[in-house]
Amino acid sequence: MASRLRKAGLRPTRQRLALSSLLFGQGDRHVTAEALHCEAQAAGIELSLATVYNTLHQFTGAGMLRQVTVGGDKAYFDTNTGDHHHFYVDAEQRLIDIPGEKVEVLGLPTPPAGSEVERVDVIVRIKSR
Amino acid sequence: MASRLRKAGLRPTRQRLALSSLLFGQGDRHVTAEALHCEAQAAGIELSLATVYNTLHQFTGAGMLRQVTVGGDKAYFDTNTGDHHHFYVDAEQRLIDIPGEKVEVLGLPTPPAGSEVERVDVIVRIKSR
DNA sequence: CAATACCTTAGAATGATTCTAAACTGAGAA
DNA sequence: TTCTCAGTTTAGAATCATTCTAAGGTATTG
Ligand SMILES: [Mn+2]
Ligand SMILES: [Mn+2]
Ligand SMILES: [Zn+2]
Ligand SMILES: [Zn+2]
Repeated sequence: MASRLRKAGLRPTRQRLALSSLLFGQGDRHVTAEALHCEAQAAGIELSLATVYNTLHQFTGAGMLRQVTVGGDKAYFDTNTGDHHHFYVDAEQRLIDIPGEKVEVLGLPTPPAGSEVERVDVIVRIKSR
Repeated sequence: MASRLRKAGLRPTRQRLALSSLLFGQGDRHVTAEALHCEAQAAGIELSLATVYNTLHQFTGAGMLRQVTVGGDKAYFDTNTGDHHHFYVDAEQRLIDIPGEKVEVLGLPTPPAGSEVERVDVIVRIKSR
């Protein structure tokens, strides 16, 4: 756990270890800064919201998280950094993973000259019927 | 021009007519509220930023615009309401349309029971090489 | 233990967006 | 035309996610 942080050039502090455990201790997750902060508080871990933001960004920079943009007001951080896509449940502001292997995006035009594709995000917005 | 607004249940006020003309007078556009407000000012049209927000949302509700979410801090409004996708140039925070007919997204799983697909958004994030 | 670079954090600041409440105006009625 | 009122605009305050600042705390190494 601590070694993972060290490898990313981050000291294994109490706060980072606690957040790591919350983030990576279970299966894949999609969290907001505020939600993760609440969860930490509930678990008896004292840390500031600023530290949660700092940590989420540092983890993202280190490739341990990836940020997912769906609109709404808050930013989501995804513990699944592999190639995959998302359902977005508008009513609940919740993300559901779609495995990347099964999905194929065909017919995309060549990106403008001098630029290259960094990532292709597919967001399937769903609503209750 | 005014009839289009009336059909949407909106009075053709000076402000709405001016914004309509800026938005729909040229080809397809992707604008932020702030950018559209500046453009209006530059054209000698006096209106508040609040009115620009109100109008963008009303037009969106009427199906004349659609909102595109790419992250970043600002919301983009798209005059192209047809089926299409986007390149997003991170460095310039600029959107480029990708015609929808050519693109096909294959292999998407069935949405969760009781829900249905509202829209599928493909965002191709590009960076300069 | 000392030195130091790295971390955390309270609280202020930022910035996009929304809200409030008061003034204004388009359009139908009289 | 003038009246009336629901619909509209807007200045300014409020909201709220996120970032910043600066001051104190801590992991690491020798
Ligand atoms: Mn467009
Ligand atoms: Mn914001
Ligand atoms: Zn995911
Ligand atoms: Zn578009």
